[in-house]
Amino acid sequence: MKKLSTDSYRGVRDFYPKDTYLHDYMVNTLSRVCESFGYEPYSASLLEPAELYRTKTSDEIVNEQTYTFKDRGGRDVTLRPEMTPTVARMVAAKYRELGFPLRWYSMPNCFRYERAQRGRLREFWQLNADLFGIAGADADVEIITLAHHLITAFGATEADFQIHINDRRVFEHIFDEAGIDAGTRKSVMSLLDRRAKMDNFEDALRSSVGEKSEHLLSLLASAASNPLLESLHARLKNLGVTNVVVDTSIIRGFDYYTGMVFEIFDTSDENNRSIAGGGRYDALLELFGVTPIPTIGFALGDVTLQDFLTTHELLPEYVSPTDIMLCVLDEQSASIADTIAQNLRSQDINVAVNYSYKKVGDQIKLAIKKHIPFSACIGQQEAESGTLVVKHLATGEEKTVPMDEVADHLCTYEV
RNA sequence: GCGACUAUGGUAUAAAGGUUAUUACUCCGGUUUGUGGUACCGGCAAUUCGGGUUCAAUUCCCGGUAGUCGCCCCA
Repeated sequence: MKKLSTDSYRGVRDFYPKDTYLHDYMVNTLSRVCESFGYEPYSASLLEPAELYRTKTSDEIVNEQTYTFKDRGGRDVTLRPEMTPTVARMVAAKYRELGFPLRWYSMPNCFRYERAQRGRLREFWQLNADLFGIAGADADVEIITLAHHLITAFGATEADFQIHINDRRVFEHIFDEAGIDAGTRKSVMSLLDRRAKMDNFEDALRSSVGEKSEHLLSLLASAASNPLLESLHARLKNLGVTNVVVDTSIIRGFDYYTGMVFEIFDTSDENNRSIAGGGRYDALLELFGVTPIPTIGFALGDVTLQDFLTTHELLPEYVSPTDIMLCVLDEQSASIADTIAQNLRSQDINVAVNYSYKKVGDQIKLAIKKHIPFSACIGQQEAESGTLVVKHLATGEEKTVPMDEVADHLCTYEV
């Protein structure tokens, strides 16, 4: 018989208990901070009609970088590659009854069909937080402050990451002044987006806009002192968000951004990459035929976040959800152990009963290996005495306690 | 889609064109019939797949596959 491979599908991960623990830790921390800013959780299906992405996303992304297939009814279905179109669809569908401003967050898994590499897999989870209905700079300040708090909530300091801000309206003003016509603006934006990676940027710019390129370059050089960005910078500073830099190379790939854009980078040398990004997209909901709703949001991926936290040694040690392992010593004691376990569970103690009947030492080793904090043996002695010897495995402390006081005893330890 | 590098037990590794492929961890059993990670003994378990060169390939060559990293792209 042919053996099945134990490998997971390319580019996706198996979450063993320790992986799940870290994932839950990240999700729970992010959720807590979002809710502290008044954001409500929402969710949606992984499946979306493919046309949702055809309208707003480039052809390459839909055709080559999504999982798209036909269902049995011949409909084109896509595994969501991002959450923004979904949340825009949901808000547009009920915008009259939702009540603005609206603050929503979610931690969906998304799929992209592309080559895996560091920080990038085919399935990832990403926090999406969006604020709908506030057009002004107040929302820009809030969303960046939220992003900042999300990262410091893990124990990171401002030296560990840096927030790069920019504003697309700055470029619109510059294009007006330099006399760049609407048709070439998109290609100039695309050049600006790749500027840091290009070694012939000025030549490419010249071939795109002609003799206007000198004027354009000098205007771009002074873009960092724009009042829009200076004001935002100052307001963030007042809120204690001081690791912000104006960076006019931050463009972000999508056409739909209409104002402030930002990206957060890990400052360490080993992991010098983007961990979150977002910006203002005021026109997106118009696609659904509803009145324009000013919106600002950002996303933060679990893969890059975990790389960041690993790099800065900010991930916690694994803790088992099980509080105590009952080590059954012989088959005659199993039913007694079951009764004790039921009694403890009714008092909110998580109990695993070890029915292996191995030597006590082996059973205790197993409890330690599984990071279970307490153990107790169940055998003839316990059946006769009505007491348990509860052992705290981290310290080796043992205490003999009556069976109905075991739960209270466990509570005397800080877990 | 393009490129570079890598591929040895479950994990991590060593070595070599030629008898039984190293070591550690894990796992199973024992020294030890009711309490710990140490110690000692024993056991299970591997050269990614296909082709080529060669008397002989796991080792050299080519290809496939997979992984890692980078490019492209980035929601």
